[in-house]
Amino acid sequence: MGRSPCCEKNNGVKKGPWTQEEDELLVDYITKHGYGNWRTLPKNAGLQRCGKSCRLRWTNYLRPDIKRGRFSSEEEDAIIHLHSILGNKWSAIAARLPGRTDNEIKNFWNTHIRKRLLRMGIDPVTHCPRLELLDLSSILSSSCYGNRGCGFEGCAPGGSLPRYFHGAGDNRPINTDLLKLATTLFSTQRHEYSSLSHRESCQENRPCEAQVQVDRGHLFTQSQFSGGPEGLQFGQTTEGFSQLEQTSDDWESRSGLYTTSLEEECSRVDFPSYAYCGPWDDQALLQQNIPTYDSYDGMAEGNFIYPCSPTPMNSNSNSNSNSTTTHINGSAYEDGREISYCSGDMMDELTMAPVGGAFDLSGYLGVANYCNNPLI
DNA sequence: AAAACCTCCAACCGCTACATG
DNA sequence: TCATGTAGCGGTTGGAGGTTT
Repeated sequence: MGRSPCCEKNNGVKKGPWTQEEDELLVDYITKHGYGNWRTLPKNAGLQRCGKSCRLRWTNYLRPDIKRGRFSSEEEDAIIHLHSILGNKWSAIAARLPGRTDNEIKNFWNTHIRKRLLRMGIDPVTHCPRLELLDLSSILSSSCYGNRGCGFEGCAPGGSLPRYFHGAGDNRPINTDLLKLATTLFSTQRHEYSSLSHRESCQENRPCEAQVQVDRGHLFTQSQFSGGPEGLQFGQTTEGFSQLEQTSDDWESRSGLYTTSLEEECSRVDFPSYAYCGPWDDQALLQQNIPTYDSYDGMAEGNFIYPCSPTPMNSNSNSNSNSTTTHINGSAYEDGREISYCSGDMMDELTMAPVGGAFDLSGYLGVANYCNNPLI
């Protein structure tokens, strides 16, 4: 960017831990004059520090509204919940936890929560059970045919695998070809994922808010998901989607539909957390008996496209308001006011895919992760 | 008792977005 | 439109203090 450093190096600028005297100088100055210009503040306050250092000291430590001390269990739960929605957006998380700084939350996450989740076998990035702890071969070798139960613990006869493992009809036999394909692709994806996590890839010009929660666990075709000939643009009020996007309350109620059956599956099968929409091959999809939007009977019941989080970034977490959310040309409006669920230009306008495609499933499958819905 | 190791967190670094001239 | 300055953000580091061997 060609900018000069915030303060001249080796020019008498002190670094390292702050002394009590320095703290007092900073607090006194800001109390009297406020903090308008951090660059000139240290000189005016009589501090041998750079403005950046002063700002950090104030915002992370000296600010009077900072809540010190241990995090309560409620705060911890909130952090986990918010992290599942926002990822490493520490400032956004901090904005919803009064009195806590982004730095403090970040530290707490890295030193406590992250480790605890790992111990529990939960991937702290995806908030899903870790794939390496799961035995996918058991899926393949299980007696998941017809309606005999899939062999998973907790999946009694009459229970079901995610529907995309089956052919047409609820009592349809499992689509073994698809299962093999998925296995192969998951294996490939797993390898890629181990070297570059989704959120890491997000931080490399791939906005993590591009995550799309689509009909958790269902396959979808391009036309279902994006702007194919019969496709949907995000937010387009089309039958099957519009009813799910009327209000934020809808999201929660719809989410509730999944809390029992899919959670069971979630604990055993770890799918990519975010939908991929790359080049599609409809012929290949048809050969795999993947139901299309038009033919799939479950679509209107619980399938949806939704960006990132059901909770608007700029609102508080109380989503029980009576406000009405509508979608026009891809933008969300609440009570006539544009809201943003995520920051950044996360969607490819044409494909409605996360920009950059975090998970390349070879262009065949779009598997959304029903595990990752933080509302469950 | 002391060395080695671990944990924690304040502070720093480097980057991006935005503002301004 | 471009160059530069500023604020803010997320990742990383260094060292103090605690724990284990």
